[in-house]
Amino acid sequence: MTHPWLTLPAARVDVAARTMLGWRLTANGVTVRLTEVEAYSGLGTDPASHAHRGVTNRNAVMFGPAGRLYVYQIYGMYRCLNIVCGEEGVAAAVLLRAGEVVDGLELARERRPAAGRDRDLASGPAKLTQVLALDSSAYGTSVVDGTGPMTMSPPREPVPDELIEAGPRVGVTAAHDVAWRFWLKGDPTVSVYRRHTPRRRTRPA
DNA sequence: TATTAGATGGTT
DNA sequence: ACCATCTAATAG
Repeated sequence: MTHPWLTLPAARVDVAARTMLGWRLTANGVTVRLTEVEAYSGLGTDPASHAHRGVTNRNAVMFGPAGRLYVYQIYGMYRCLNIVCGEEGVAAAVLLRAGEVVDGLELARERRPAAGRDRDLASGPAKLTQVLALDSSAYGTSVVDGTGPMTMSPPREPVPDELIEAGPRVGVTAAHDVAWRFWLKGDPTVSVYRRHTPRRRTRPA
């Protein structure tokens, strides 16, 4: 099996997420080694999932077969990437949170002029998407059959369990106690954890 | 280094 | 009104 996480059931989406660490994402001339991911359950028990309230136009692809891209827009100007996981009909997915640029460095620097250091080229989900030059046109495309703009290839050696750390998911208001964020221990490209801070009213009453 | 506000637009 | 965010500016 070229993509072992592809056949894991939705109930094991956390395992799927861990398994993806160390994999290489390639799109538009840049390759990124995945260092941080988050799992989202499609079983209806995860209030943080975009699919928690059922099928909508935005999340429809999550209910389809595994191995496709769920791209969503956030805060008006950014996009984030997820790999759909689990059996068809269940909306599990893995958010690709951060990585290390391992090929196409010059291109990556051009695409992220705000990054002061190379380690920050893809140290966050929207930065990762920007470095790979993907947008909503990648919505629903496959990462496993070679027909889409992004492909994934496994690490030469599997990442040992002792190099993986787990903690609460970033930015989500609901179920912040669930430790479904996984990252490579000590890797400098992992995004800095920030607890979700409720936005203050724009104007006091 | 740590904290904060503003940008900006689809979704519910 | 709410966001699975990022950056620049500020304070210490």
